[in-house]
Amino acid sequence: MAAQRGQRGGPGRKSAESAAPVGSGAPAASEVTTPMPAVDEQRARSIPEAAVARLAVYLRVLSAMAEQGATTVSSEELSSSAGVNSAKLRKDLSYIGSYGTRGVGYEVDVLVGQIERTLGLTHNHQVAVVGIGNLGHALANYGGFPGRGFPVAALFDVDEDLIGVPVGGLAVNHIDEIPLVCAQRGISIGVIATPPAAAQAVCDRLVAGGVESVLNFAPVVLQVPEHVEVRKVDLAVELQILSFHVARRADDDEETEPAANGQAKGVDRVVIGR
Amino acid sequence: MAAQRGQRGGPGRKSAESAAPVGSGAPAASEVTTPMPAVDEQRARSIPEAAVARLAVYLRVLSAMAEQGATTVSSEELSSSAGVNSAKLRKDLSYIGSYGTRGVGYEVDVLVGQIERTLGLTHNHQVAVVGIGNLGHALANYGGFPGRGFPVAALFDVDEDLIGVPVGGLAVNHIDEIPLVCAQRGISIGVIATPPAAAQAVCDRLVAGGVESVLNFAPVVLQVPEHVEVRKVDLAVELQILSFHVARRADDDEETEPAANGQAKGVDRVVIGR
DNA sequence: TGCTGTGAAAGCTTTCACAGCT
DNA sequence: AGCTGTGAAAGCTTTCACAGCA
Repeated sequence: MAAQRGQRGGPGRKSAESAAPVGSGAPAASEVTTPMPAVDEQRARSIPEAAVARLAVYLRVLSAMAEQGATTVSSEELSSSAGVNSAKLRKDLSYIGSYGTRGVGYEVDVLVGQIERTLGLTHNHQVAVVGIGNLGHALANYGGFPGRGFPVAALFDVDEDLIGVPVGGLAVNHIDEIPLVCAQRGISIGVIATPPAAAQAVCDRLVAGGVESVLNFAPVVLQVPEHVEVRKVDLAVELQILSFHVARRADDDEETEPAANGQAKGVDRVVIGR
Repeated sequence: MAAQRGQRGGPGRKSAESAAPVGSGAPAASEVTTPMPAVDEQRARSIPEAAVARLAVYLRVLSAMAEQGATTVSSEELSSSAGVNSAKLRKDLSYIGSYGTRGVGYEVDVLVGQIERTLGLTHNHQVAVVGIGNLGHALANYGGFPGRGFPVAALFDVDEDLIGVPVGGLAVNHIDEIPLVCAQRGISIGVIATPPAAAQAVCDRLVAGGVESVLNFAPVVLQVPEHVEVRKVDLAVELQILSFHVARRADDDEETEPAANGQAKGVDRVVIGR
């Protein structure tokens, strides 16, 4: 086997390869903690992963609306601005509670507040960026990250020439200091923007420093302990998915004969162009 | 405003908000006006969206293995390196055909070839990057994009000082030239790395230039014609999802301490002892 | 014997469509 | 009248588990 690493993850390791999908913190094998069917108090816990991602989008749209002076929105307005349909939006919002007024709509700031609370944005999460190349720079200068609440509190790189250099107003530290610095500054989210070969080692150090959430830009499947959450953004994968759609479209086009047949639906016209 | 733009989907427009994270579901994309495509006309083209994203990952892992001299892999090996379970991997591969040998495994290069074919990587897709800031630079220098097959063939920006300047060996053009240049160079994928305010206008120009696939890094919901595919990567959203998990974890941990939780939202916080 | 390929079951998500407030 | 909140249906995905071939 060649694989990326000791692939067998070893004890207590899981591999993370969630594109967007995030595996699910749910312990697949070991039942670890969660044997509790518990009371209906687990409302917040049961928000579908997919809905969480959309809540973040709604929040952005709502913030923009609030900035423009809007005080209320209907599910129809908000959903179309967010690019989803209204039923989905209402369902998503229902997961965090009932904050709308029937016949009227939602109050913008109430919604903003509730979504922020749900996403845990009420207390800041210190972010560390590792790998200060072009991408790292971009991330470090992202202005505290839009949607605020994510101050970049530490930067790391291997390059000696970068150590101590301020980037976006923060000095770069050497990656060997990751565990120490992360612990000291209470970093809760680590962003990996290093070359793939260095990613796993960096990740291990982040974990050693107490980081439990990682956003990985390196094209590698990271192996992490069970309790660490990893999300990844992979450029090549995104492009390949687009490529797939381009190819599919091309196929469809040539497959659909010039038959101007239009819509003859209602009939079992299995066109299958030879 | 409320919305980002003509929000009403208008004529032939749809809004796109797919997560990069494909993940989760991935396609939160299309909605609104689905021109009800002939439901029955598909063939092998019906590979689940989620599987497509994973195929790209398998491809990366397989390439690495091939580079190390491996000639065959079992579903177990490949799946663990890719961070998924073997059943899922086999199911995913089954969508593209039966290229394995029972009792043995898969031949690495056969699989590589088939996945590349499926993803449409056999013929190059010219890529244009718009917005040459830190992120744009990072993208332009991504070395033809890992997983090759995606040559960056055009760069655009508004900044007059950048026009003509070579970045990663390619001169920057003004965004007004997007339609022309894209058409001339046969760009099939456009990457938007501009500030949010400029994204929609840039997207419109890309579409005018014949681009049918867009990868959007700007935190905006783009409105595009029905035939255009959009995928988005949103830093803030990713961080917020991680934040949600951090918060959830924290809640679980205390699970007993009342912790003066602000709004209890109409639910009796039953403190489950356990 | 060992490992792939796959129906079928189980789990999620999305969509429908309508009861219930304002 | 208008719009939210939600069971229930419909659609996807993932997981199971095993027949089938090398």
